[in-house]
Amino acid sequence: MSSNGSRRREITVADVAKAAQVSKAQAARALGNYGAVSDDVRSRVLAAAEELSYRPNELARSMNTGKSNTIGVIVGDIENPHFGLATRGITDTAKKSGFNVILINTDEELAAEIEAVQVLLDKRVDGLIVAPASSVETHHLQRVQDSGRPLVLLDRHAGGMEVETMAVDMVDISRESTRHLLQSGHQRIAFISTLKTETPYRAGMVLDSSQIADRLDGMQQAYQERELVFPADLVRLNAGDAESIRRITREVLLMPDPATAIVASDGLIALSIVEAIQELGLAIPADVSFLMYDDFAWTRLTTPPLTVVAQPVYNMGLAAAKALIRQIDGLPPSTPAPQFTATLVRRGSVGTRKCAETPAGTTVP
Amino acid sequence: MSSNGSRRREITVADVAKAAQVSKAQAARALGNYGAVSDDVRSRVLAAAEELSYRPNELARSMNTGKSNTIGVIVGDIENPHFGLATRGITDTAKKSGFNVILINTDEELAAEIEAVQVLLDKRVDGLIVAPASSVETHHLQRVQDSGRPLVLLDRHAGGMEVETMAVDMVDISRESTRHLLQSGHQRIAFISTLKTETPYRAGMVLDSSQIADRLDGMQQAYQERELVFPADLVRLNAGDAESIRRITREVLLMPDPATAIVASDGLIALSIVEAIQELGLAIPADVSFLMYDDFAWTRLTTPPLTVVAQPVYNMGLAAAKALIRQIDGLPPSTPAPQFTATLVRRGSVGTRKCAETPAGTTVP
DNA sequence: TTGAAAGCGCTAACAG
DNA sequence: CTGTTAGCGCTTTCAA
Repeated sequence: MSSNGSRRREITVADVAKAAQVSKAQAARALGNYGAVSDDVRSRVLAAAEELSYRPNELARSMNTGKSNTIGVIVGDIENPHFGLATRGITDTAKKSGFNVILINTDEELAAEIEAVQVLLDKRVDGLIVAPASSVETHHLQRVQDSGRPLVLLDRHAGGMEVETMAVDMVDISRESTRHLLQSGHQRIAFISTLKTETPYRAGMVLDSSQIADRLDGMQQAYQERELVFPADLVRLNAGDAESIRRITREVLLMPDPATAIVASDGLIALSIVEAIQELGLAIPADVSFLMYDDFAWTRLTTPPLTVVAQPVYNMGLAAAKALIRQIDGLPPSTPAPQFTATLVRRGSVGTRKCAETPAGTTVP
Repeated sequence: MSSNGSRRREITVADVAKAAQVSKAQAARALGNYGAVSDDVRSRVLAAAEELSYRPNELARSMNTGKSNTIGVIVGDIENPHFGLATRGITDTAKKSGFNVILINTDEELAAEIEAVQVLLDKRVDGLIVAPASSVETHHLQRVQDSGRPLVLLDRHAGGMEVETMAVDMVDISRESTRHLLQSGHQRIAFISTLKTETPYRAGMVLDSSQIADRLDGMQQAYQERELVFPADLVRLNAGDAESIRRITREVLLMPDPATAIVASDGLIALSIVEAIQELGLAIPADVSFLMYDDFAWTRLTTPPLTVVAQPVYNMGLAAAKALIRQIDGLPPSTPAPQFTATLVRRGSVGTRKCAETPAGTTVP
């Protein structure tokens, strides 16, 4: 509509200043909403800006202020609703405080995470929320802290770092759910996870993921309480794609002393496990019991509905963003530190095993 | 480790230049990998940079070059795996080409989308991928095009705009799946969607979403083919939260001439619908048939597995990013334009209705 | 190849 | 309140 027909060059404060017949500084003040500006000048500047459809260059703004109003989020896999929900919690909170979110996916690849941190730092984000792929290799996270840039961890702890972390206590909930399984007569409990490791699992091995390590700890504690030996041979890591997950499921179910219950480490992996169980013609929970982490809505729709460990993922995302923004604003961490507890939701997929003390070597009916 | 103990100020090219004993310009050239630099200078600069652990300020870089290596993505709801997957396709492609992604959630709110576009433009992203909340109100998208910034639409068309759009032909697939339902003896087919409208649905009404409009068109065509009257009373929009979805489901199932089949507009809404059906004590497909859009993995795990319309969401995300990057690079759109077709995956949730010509007024068994 | 100097668009410091 | 003058950290002329 306006008479301006020229192409290319963007409108700057200088243009607006000229049109409003004030100095660049005054125009900038009116536009940027800072400093002292008379009503007269302000209205003339705003009118000129409107007329020219001026838009501030946030990059230039950020350069001077040192604030980009952007927070970086690094997760393992957006496709996983677990992170999808957490991300929603983060973006909701961020938006409310005027922050934008730059999202980077790492595929749980440490190298990708290290690069992501670097990129985000280079882009001068105001803070970082990371769901660390490794709880052991934390140099890059340490560097974030050293640089003075705010950092909050999500979902997983990082060994030896003093950093706000929004995560549930996995040891507790894992102990509780293992107890549940044990009480139901299961001793051969398989744990399947996509966690990548150099070598197959053996008892006492150091794991990259605090999540998984804690869950295994919890399981072992539950076994110890009953003075039972923890079946380390049923801990299966490196369950990569759908096919490998199915293969592993078949393995633990068809071995000489097979698993009578399976715990799925996350909701994505759970899908393939359940499918594999169905393919074997086994019934849940009559033939195999099943328990999974994350309470996705669909777990209520299967027959039987699945017993799950519900985690307050959205709230963790929310809290992570809140904590980060507090840090950015130079505020101390809110006290008491927010606590997140997972809960065991008992639905129909864990069945009672009559012959609890079944001797080794029997097969699934 | 290094001797540098001072705080605060970040290392800049100037610092590196001084340390390497070259001019700022030469240091910048070596660091930025442009212009002409002798091997000697380059190595000295790189060494100095390493020593000082210099990191470029991408903000400053972007200011000069006018390129931020960032693309903006605007979607309705990340929490919905539909967009989760699409986003994955986008980020995967973006990363491969050295782009980062700024993600904004709109909650399918037009106002939020308009603001998001503005914010992203102000941040000087190199391009935008938008899943437009409205196919009618497209001023803000038009403005993106006017500004000369590359734009690609995802999932939904925008009325009257000439812009690359990665979406499936909803009319076709909807016609096909409605035929399937009709052939199975269903005439009372309900369509439930979260699409917000001012007034309840009436035939011929203009809808904000091309997706939904196209689906209804397809349904109507299928009815016309058989010279049947399309049951507009069973089109239910504005299905907001879980409770309202359940209420609507009960309504169409308990009304005098009830629906014998339900089509769920997306995977999120489907969960509540199926739950509501189960709560009513009705069986799928014996009492009600069910069909949903999006082929999520869990739809294979329900009893019976659900009949769905599968959409190549990941690939659409991939293609959207690819197309956008081509535009950014000043290349013409790739020809032929990528086509995406949805497919009807017939599983067990659509059953045959014996008495196809049931007179109105009968109730569900 | 090199270096000095002039910006990018904006905010900040400092006189009036 | 207002305008002038410096920068922010980098890229880009333009001569040398």
